[in-house]
Amino acid sequence: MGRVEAKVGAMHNATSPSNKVPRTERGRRTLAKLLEAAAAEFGERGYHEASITGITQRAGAALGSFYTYFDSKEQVFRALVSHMGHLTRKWIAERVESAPNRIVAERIGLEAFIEFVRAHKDLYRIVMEAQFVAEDAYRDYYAVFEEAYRRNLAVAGERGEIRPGHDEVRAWALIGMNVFLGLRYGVWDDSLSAAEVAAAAGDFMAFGLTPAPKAR
Amino acid sequence: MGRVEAKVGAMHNATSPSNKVPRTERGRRTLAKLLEAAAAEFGERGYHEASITGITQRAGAALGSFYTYFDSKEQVFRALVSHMGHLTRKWIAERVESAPNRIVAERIGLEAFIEFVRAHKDLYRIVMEAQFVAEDAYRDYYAVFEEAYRRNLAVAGERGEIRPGHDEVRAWALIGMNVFLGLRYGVWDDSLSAAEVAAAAGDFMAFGLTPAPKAR
Amino acid sequence: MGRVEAKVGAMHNATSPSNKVPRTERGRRTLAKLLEAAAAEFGERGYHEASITGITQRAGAALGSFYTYFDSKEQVFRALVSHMGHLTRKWIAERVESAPNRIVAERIGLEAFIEFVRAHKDLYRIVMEAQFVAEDAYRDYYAVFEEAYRRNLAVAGERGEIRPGHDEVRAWALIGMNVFLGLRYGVWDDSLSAAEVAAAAGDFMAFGLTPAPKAR
Amino acid sequence: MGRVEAKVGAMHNATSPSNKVPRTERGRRTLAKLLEAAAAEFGERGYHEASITGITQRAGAALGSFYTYFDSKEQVFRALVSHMGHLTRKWIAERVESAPNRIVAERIGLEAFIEFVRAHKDLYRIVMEAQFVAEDAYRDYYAVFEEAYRRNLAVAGERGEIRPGHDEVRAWALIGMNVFLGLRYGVWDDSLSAAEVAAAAGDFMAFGLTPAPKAR
DNA sequence: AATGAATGAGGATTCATTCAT
DNA sequence: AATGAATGAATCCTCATTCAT
Repeated sequence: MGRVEAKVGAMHNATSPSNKVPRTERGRRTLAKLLEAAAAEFGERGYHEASITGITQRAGAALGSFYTYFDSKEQVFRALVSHMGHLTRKWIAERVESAPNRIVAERIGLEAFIEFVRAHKDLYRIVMEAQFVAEDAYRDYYAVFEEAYRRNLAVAGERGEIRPGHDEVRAWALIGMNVFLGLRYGVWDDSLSAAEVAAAAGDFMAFGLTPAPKAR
Repeated sequence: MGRVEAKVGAMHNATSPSNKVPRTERGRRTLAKLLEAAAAEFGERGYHEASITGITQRAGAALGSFYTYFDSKEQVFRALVSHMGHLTRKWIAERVESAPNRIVAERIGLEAFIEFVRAHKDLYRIVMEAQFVAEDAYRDYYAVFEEAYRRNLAVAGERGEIRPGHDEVRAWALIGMNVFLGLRYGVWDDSLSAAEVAAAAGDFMAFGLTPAPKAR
Repeated sequence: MGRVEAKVGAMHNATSPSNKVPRTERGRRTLAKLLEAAAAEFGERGYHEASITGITQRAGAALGSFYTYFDSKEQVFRALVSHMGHLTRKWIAERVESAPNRIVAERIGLEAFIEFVRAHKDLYRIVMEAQFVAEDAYRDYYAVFEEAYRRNLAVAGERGEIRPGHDEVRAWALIGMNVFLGLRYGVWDDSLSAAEVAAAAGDFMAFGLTPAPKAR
Repeated sequence: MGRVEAKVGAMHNATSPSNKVPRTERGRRTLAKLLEAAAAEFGERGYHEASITGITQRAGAALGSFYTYFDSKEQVFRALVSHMGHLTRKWIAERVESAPNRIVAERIGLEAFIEFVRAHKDLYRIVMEAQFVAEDAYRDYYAVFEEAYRRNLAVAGERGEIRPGHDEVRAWALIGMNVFLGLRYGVWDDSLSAAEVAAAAGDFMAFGLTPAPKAR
């Protein structure tokens, strides 16, 4: 958790999705607290149950201070979604970069993703709920992933690392697998370790359902 | 559309998700109209934007009549989610039953699923939103699918139709693929035909990413 | 006061400026109470100080009941402005109809207007404030008066009862006189009787400022 | 426009309606900008729509600076109303002073007033709205006019320039005419020239509605 | 069964004003 | 003097649910 919090706190640096940029040190601290609090409130209670009061109380700020930095409830939510995209990709990229090839990378990526989701169950909820709160933000979120997957598959294809195929469809197939395995084994249930899930799914991603040719 | 509507209208027979069972013919008609209207309202506007007033107006009934048949807004929503599960499985089952083996069945099932989603975009939204409105109903929805997938995989495994593996994980991987391909190519965009998507994904499901061994 | 209240209560019959028409007797009573209360609240506190809570409390109704009959705060206000136009004209018309000619009619009309304003100080405020709350309603209000004045002047001119002149300008001159004498001697101060004011202003309206030719 | 702006800028000299008197040149400039901005903001948006933020942004000053010079939103507004009284009277007085007699003076005064209103539509709004924001300021505003009118009428009466009559009532009648003709032909619509309106209304002010005795 | 009026908790947002820097 | 962050009271409006008819 600590890691993400630190990142959320630093959010205004890179992405600056918040409305108003604070000019003083005090302002910077308030904004950070507010962002942190919003993430927690939305994550725990969901968009519609979440309240601005809840956010400012968590942040230890006055109600009005929220509107010093954000235009509306929806705007923070969108900012958070966008931020989660960066966090997720960063987390995964750091863990995948050493993979020798795409097939291994997919297994490691899935493992990393499940770990990420597990570490930030609440925050991850924000992304998923975006489909019903800020659909365009949700599409954007996955559009970036699609892009990355397609590029990775294309490169791997050129290298002969993977079987030729329809990269866009495969990209979405992989995304869907990741998301649902993340939901099932990351959010809902910890019974299997991320590595176990990734190993099992990795076999499927690598070889599909077709039985191995019988050894002679 | 007509097909689903007919099904929704007949919903109280099989599943009886409504609170009160109407005793008169007039009551039966009102309930049917209400169910139909609720599906449309939730599907088009989403749970939170939907209103009981909107439902009763669509149904041409009085506001109070809603509560003659349902306990609450959430209850109809849950009923609808459950109903969608039946519809979806029925639709797919009818199309898959003739498949010669599991691998083909998966491809056909995906194609059928995308077609289903495309034919009922609005209604399908209800299922997805359930994750944030009635999480247990959402879990139940997928638990049934998981069960079916596991059974199918187990049977196919015993028959040697498919490669051995972790059926639960594979079930969720397949579900995730279906859901996201359905979202991407069913709800968001029609650029590819269901058959095209199913063919592309079918190859992936069958053989995974590993390149075919070089022909000698 | 009683008179106007009765009229406000009966408002929905003639003008029906309220949003929703009640279908039951109870509804009719609630609407009437609400209208009455809104008139009092706006009249006493002014548009911006007035609150929906204040209105419903005066009416002995629940907050939400306001929105059963009106779309918004502004809408009731507009309805009230429009209603005041009808009331004012009716009041004056009843008193002026017996006047033998236009010049006398103007004097009697002014007297009646001052009496009207005096009897309904609070309500009259609503009309004046409309200039800043619902300017179009305010313009409409006076457009009707202008129309009436012009017609009256035109008819009187044809009959040779009055001096020829620019009827539109004279209409607005007369309106302005009425309004400010009504404000000064009706709303602000009762030191002069309506008849006294009307007599003094009547002489001015009849003869202007030019001294009478010296009797020889 | 330039003229009034200059006057507003110089406002603190004569009337000193602001709370704090600036001691430095920089302060004087800030105050002037703030006054200018407040006039524009109130004039364009009306008292309730106007915001302190709007004023300071127009002035290019910080929010807090407003309170360096004014006690409250209402206070600036009152200052502006009072200032408008001076401006209006000055404008008219300059144009009327050469009139040969009261009857001509009234016509010229009306023409000047309409021109004034036309030149400063926005600012004039401030005066009118004062009735609902600072009623006493509004009364004071017209009390000064009443005083001037009564004095003028009294003097003219002694000189035999005008018909004897009730000067207070006639004063308010004249004020009302001016205000409404100013609103109708100055603020709302420019279709007639100020001179045309003044000519038409001048005839009415001079001779009233009574037809001229038939020439023998 | 059906109707539709009544209820009131709930929540986002605005903005004048204060105050620390 | 100037700045701008912080404050929180105030209020409009929505809507699921209840209930009398």
